[in-house]
Amino acid sequence: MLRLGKKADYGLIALRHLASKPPRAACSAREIARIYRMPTELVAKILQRLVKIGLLASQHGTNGGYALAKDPSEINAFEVIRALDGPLVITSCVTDRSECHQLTTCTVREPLRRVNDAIVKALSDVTVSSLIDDNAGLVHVRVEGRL
Amino acid sequence: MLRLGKKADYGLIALRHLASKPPRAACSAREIARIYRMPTELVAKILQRLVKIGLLASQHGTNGGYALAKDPSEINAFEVIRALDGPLVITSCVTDRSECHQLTTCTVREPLRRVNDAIVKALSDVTVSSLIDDNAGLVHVRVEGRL
DNA sequence: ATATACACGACTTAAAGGATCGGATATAGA
DNA sequence: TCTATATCCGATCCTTTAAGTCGTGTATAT
Repeated sequence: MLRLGKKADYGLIALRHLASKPPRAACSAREIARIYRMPTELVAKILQRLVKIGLLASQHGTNGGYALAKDPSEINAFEVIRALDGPLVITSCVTDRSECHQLTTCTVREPLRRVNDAIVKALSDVTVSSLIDDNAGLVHVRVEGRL
Repeated sequence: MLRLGKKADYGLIALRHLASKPPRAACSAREIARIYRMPTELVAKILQRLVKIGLLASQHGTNGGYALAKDPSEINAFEVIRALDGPLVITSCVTDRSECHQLTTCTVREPLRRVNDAIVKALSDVTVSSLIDDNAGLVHVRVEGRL
């Protein structure tokens, strides 16, 4: 449980690949899919969604493909994950309104929400540029709050 | 995505309930399930597993039920979640060995593994006693590391 | 014109999680 | 001792979700 979906996985790999290339060279979905042995059609779909968010720019036709639309340091893992795998919620009750029938306030939810926030913060500090070179940045993630 | 399963949800709620009662009073699975409107049989199964881990003690027969086997401050959310929802892994490749066909080391995995560790740490700091009174402890979770 | 590549939606399939059922054992009390 | 109450354990069903596929249309460079 609490695992990342493959879409987010593929998306991050693709972004890292694009970021590792020269300036803003374009890659086709097929090319990326072939390199990392991912299902072509699925990668295409993922990249299309990343275009919608504004992270990628697309180019039709021969020699076309996808390229980064922003600086790699401006793209963090959280927005990618949220876009591809849906909202980041740790408790099920947050989405399902039918849940939590309790009359009293669910005291379990609030502390976990803080953990959730911490996770979001940690993921937000992971940039695509930090994915290129693992030793790139010495990032300090400091999460504080009542738990 | 990245959400907690209902089992862990139910388990934490049940533990909190037991911790909020007098010393170590016993509650039947049915009673807890009825109070919080959870499926009875599922709650029973969850509590049984918590007994196996040593977090709860069970008592057969009339007036029997489940009671905490340890101090609420000694039980953290991480061990509960891991026991009920499975291992806490953020990337799919960690479990699936068939994944990551890449020849080169997957540079995406390592940074995410650090995030994963941070999550584990944060969850480990959430104790059942902190669930009882939300204002109980002013816990500072400080996660540092290269990302 | 044609080959290439993105764009979009619908569909199918596979896996996981949630929930249910049946039967067995143990205990307290009438 | 008999009965009601509970934990225990395994097997199974059902719903949901994720993963992957397919088909069609549109744009562009050569």
